[in-house]
Amino acid sequence: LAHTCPGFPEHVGRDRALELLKPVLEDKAVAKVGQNLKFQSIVFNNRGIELAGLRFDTMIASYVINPGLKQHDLNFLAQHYLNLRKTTFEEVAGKGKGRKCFSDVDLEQASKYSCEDADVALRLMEVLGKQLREDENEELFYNVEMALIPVLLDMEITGIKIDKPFFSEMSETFSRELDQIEKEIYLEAGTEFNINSPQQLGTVLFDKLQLPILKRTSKTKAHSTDVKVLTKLAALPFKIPKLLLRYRTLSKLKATYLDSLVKLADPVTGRLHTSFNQTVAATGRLSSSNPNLQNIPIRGEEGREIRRGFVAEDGCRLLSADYSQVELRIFAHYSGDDAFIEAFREQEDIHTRTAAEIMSIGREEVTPDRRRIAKAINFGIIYGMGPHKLSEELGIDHETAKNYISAYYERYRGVARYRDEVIGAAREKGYVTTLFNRRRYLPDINHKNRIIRSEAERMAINTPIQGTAADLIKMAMIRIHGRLKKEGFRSRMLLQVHDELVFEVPEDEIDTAPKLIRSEMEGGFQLKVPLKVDMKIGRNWDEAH
DNA sequence: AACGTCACG
DNA sequence: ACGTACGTGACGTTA
Ligand SMILES: [Mg+2]
Repeated sequence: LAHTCPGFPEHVGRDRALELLKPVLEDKAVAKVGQNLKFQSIVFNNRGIELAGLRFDTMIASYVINPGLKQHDLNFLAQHYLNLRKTTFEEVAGKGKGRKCFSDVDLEQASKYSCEDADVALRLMEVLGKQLREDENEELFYNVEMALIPVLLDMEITGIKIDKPFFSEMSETFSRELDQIEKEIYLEAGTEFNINSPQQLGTVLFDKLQLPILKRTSKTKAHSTDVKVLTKLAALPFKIPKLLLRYRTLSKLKATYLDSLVKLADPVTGRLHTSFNQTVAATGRLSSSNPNLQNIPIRGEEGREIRRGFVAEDGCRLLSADYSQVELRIFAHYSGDDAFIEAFREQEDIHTRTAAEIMSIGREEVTPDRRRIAKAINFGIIYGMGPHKLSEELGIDHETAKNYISAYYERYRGVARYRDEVIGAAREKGYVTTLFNRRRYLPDINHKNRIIRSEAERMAINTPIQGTAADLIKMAMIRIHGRLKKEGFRSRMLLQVHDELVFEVPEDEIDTAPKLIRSEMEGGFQLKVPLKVDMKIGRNWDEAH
């Protein structure tokens, strides 16, 4: 419709066409079927049209049917489900340097390509819809994933404001320190080299300075220089490992956050607009990209400072609401274990309780160090961790680690039962499911190689837990979004970070919005244990978290 | 495009 | 078809 170049035949033109189509596109009674409807909605949104009646997204249907697939594009789906070879975009527009803008593609070809897209999507709906029904995934597909599209769309369009001068100044400060460290590293190394090159760095550390090789990299068996290796090397009488650790921290934060985010912020509004990907993570989680706003630093001191650059608009505050230990609570629910469930019902400190259980001591005898051990085990168990990793993680010997784990399974019998059941079911069916029937296939669960099979078993243990947490927060998001709109709030949902939701709240809604949010996050579904949400309000994301 | 590295839950 | 705890995305280097 936007074809305008001279030589094209006379046609209705984009603006007039959109004017004519607008009532149909915005009519929710007219069902829309297509591939990647959130993207289509953004395109229409740029022309002032609010696509309504989103009925069936083929990309998302494919993801619900098999979230482990790496591809859900229309060409793949056509081939896979319809045994049909669709014209590719490259075939009509070309690729590389010679690639044309779609509005310059021959009109006949462009029309045919566009119609094929629509036709294939509609035909896919039949096949995918049948599969969804067969797998008992219609609830999850329509009421969770499809319903989530307009929520994510609003979040992406709203964006979050950053303080650009704050980031730029911080970047300058980092630059000065980096220059300083760079010189010191060259001095210690006795040569200049590219510090950002793990290969060149390896040569300096392990050939020139003859430091011990502690680890090799997984793919190429090169000499590893990662943070664990450098931390161990820092105990030796060399200055260079510590300098490198500092250099790595600063350059990571500068390149990935300070400099990149400023470039991506809208020049007028100062807001960042991420993409929430609904068809990437094999467990049912969302992912975020361009920029990724789900991995903003928080752990280190300088990293934490970066959060202060995520701010609320004038007259607003940021509100962060995050689930407390949601995965452990889901794990307790699945295990059905009395001791585990009781701990959460009585609002006990779960790590203290675990320490007391596995060390057979009174809760008053649990020291901070014992609690730390129990915390690592609680975390490790939901990932299917073995004694090897636990001993390494805690710096204890292999035998002790083994004893802790067996004591854990002894005291929390339900946990052992869960582990055996979920692995057994996976072997039998070839997949595991979440509480809301989201499926993940694990073809390697019966593999004859122990290492590969163990990997699949850990996925079998973890996926129902991580996936159920993802299902729960998605449902909460849908309800919160619906109520904020229906009840006339001006508060907006901005971000989701797996167990956390971030909102921008006008000052006059600070007394009302949090109650709504908490109620929908905690109360959407009754598990055998209560769900708990921590909330905080601040002028920036650091203060709010 | 693959790799090593490192930011998050 | 590979190390050993799950799930992601981005950066800079190298081939
Ligand atoms: Mg939390």
